Amino acid sequence: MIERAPAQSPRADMVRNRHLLLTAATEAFAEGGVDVSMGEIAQRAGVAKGTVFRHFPSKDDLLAAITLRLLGGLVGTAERLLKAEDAGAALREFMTAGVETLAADRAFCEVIGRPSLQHAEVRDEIARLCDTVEALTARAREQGAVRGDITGTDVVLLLGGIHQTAAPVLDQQPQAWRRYLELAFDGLFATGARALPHHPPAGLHLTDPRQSA
Amino acid sequence: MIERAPAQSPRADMVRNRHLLLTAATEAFAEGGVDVSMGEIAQRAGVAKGTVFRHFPSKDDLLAAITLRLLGGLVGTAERLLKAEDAGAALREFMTAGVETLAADRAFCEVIGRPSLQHAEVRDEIARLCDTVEALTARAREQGAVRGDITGTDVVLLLGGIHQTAAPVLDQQPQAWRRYLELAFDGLFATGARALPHHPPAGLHLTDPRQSA
DNA sequence: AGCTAACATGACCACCTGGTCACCTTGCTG
DNA sequence: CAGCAAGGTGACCAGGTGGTCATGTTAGCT
Repeated sequence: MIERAPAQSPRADMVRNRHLLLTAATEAFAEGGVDVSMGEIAQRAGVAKGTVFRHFPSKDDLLAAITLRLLGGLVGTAERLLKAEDAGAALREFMTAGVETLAADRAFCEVIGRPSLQHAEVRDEIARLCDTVEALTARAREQGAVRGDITGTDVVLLLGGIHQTAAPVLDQQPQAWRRYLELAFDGLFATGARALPHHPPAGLHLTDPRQSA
Repeated sequence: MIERAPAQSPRADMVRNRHLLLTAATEAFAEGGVDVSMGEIAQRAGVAKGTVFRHFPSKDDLLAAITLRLLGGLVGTAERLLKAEDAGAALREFMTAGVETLAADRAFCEVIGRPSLQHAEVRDEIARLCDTVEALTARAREQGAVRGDITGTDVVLLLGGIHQTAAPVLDQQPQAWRRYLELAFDGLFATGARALPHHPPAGLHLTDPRQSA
């Protein structure tokens, strides 16, 4: 007699609150970074503090839920672009989407940039992203569109770096990151350049992209 | 009868403590970032908390004092390199020193990257740095060593971006930033590349580097 | 040596944070 | 419509922060 637990009774009230909560938290974290307090998020969502902790046992869990959604979006984009004909253009498009995502969300930058802030699930999803991007990069490499010594992890890391370059002037010029993205492209697509020094990073915390090449 | 206030009596004890404090704080902030507490700094310096606040009325003041020293060092480096013959090599050297400084100090990155954290004096010193680097860049430009559409502010901003690129793997590969610095060089020195999109940032918060070109 | 002003001290304060819990409210089912 | 469990609530807690201040100490002058 296996208990049929699943579709019992997801109270309407509850799913509404969960949605309200995720929306408010996403917005709040995007604007204010990870230091936004749980109290403020509850307020923004129009619920009590206790309700926040009922849905997400800790602040880290809430942050992870939101980060995972964003990471998932990027992985999706990368997978879709894997089917494009022009791998170089596909890589360009992916990087544009990636930096744009970072530029729009302060908390995302902070979580991605600091391994110490990351849930296990987030780390796994980052690894997935690295793998997918490695495939994307490998294709561009084979087509001769990118220099040979660039790995997928390089590309993922560059996303954060490009955004950070423009971050100090984000308020005054929200699109400045496009300038530095283009500059990075000029370095990235310089197929004639001499090899980069120092081995490429062996993956972001978990996997080695060179294995999946 | 003007009171001869100045060289009255800087108690030996006091200058010793101030030195201890600055040393401890520099180290602590470098390792732990701006979130290191004043209490821990006092402990590290071997003085009481009150003493910290006697020397530096607020945490911001302490942070500013340290940041100013680092910024001053970079300005000095830039000024020195202004006299070099090969302006392109000089620019390379400056950027290497700059990224190295950032990689060695977490708090410095955080203060420089977030205008909201900055004391007025820090902002002024950043402006000075931008001006000096603009001169350095202009020379490289004239010598045809750098592409024409790069400004001094671009270069200063890139410092943060290059460091950030490697930051997530800083623990595992402390020298990884050199890889991305080289990549940036390849973009920066691509004199044949088409013009970058979006006007260059109009200076870091205060001055417009295009005026001093 | 003795005096005093400058300095050091650490207990203390208000404030804010993530997180808990006993209690109340409410959507759902029978 | 009644009853109950799942869910919502907000007062509450412990811990940690920047910052203060009455008190004790001491360096340096006479």
